[in-house]
Amino acid sequence: MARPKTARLSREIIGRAAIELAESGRELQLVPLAKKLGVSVSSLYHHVDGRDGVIRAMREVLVPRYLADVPHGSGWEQRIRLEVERTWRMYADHPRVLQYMVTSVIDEPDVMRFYNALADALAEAGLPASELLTTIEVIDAFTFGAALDTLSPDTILDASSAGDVLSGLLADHPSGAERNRRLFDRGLDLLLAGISARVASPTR
Amino acid sequence: MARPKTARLSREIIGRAAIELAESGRELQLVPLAKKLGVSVSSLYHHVDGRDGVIRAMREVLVPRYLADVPHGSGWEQRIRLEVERTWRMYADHPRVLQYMVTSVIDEPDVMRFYNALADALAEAGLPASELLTTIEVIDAFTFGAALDTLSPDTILDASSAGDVLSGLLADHPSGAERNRRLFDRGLDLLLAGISARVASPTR
DNA sequence: TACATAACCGAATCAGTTTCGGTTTAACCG
DNA sequence: CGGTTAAACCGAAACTGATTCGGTTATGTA
Repeated sequence: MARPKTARLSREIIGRAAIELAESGRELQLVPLAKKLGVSVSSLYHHVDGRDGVIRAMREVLVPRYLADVPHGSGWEQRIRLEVERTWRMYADHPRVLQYMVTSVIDEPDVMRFYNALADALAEAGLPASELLTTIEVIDAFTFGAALDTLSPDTILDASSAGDVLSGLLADHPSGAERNRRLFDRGLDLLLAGISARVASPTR
Repeated sequence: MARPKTARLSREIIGRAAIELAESGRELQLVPLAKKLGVSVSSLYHHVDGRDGVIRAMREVLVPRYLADVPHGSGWEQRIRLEVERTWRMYADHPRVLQYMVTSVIDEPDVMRFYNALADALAEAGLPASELLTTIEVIDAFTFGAALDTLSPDTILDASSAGDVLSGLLADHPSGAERNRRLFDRGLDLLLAGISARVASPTR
């Protein structure tokens, strides 16, 4: 078949399908993707620039889904929490997609939106300008690391090699999404506490 | 040629060579690796289980190089700093290797060593047992995120899309390793400050 | 009504990895 | 010491996926 009455493909359609496929856990491959879309592999190339293009398309679908409206009002801390929560959630909801993004594509506008929002909040908090950017990068790095944690299997923590202190704790430690959620919350708490402390008494 | 007098290959030799190759920036591929070692590709399979095996071998070389002796004495905070610095440095010195490790292999014993060391230090700090593990995971996630930051190009931060607050700051922000180092230091400072605050007044 | 071109296809090509069926020789064992 | 095993290597073939190429058809536009 050639040129159907109504086009079957588009960047967005490909992106959506690829996300679903990625979510199912397997490697992102063009053959299954094309099959899922009822289309030949080579057709994908008309809408998207190869495999990397598919990854980019996935991101283009995800970003507006999660980072649409910017919240306003409320205090700086709350704003940071909201902002960070969103990016984290985007990644944590779609860990497989994240996995591909680590090594390949970063979309600058999104990053800048995020950075600007954090910058506003931190400036309002009273953090010295000289420390703003680095602090933002810290928050970003933590968010990313916390999201990546979603990908690691729960089995890493092995009771047999736990030392005195840990051995008792492993048993009733949560696992999966619950564990990841706690880690994210705690980390954000600690960072914000650290920032507050720094704002209160700017040492060094 | 078959069976030379003295064996040319071993897991370790392969691991070392692969690290050097990865450092040079290109994708990890078996053909160049074999060529570098003056050996056929198929010979690699005798010592290492395919491409993934090579990645594992890289890690096996790196870990003892960086995480050899455990420091003792000095306060809990200092110990955490040392411990985290090491893992971070391992990754930051070999970002390409890190890149492959994100998606593939995690060696449990190393992780447990790291976790146990942090657990001891945090317990000594007076952190309640119920919060130990999550806090460790936070530190781990941050370290990983900070290390991954090494891989992202400096060009992400684009002056054209910077808002009011950021625009002035981008110009004299450091780049490359320097930027990454500062991010790591600041993040660790903030986390430790947060932990100290929590220990001092265990809220919630 | 022509015609440019968008949307699609199958087949060929290409790049990498993995497997297979050897050959040679160090090392071990009777 | 002679014979056997198997470790270390090799080239070539098979396999897996991505990419490119040369069409075909139908839609929208001049």
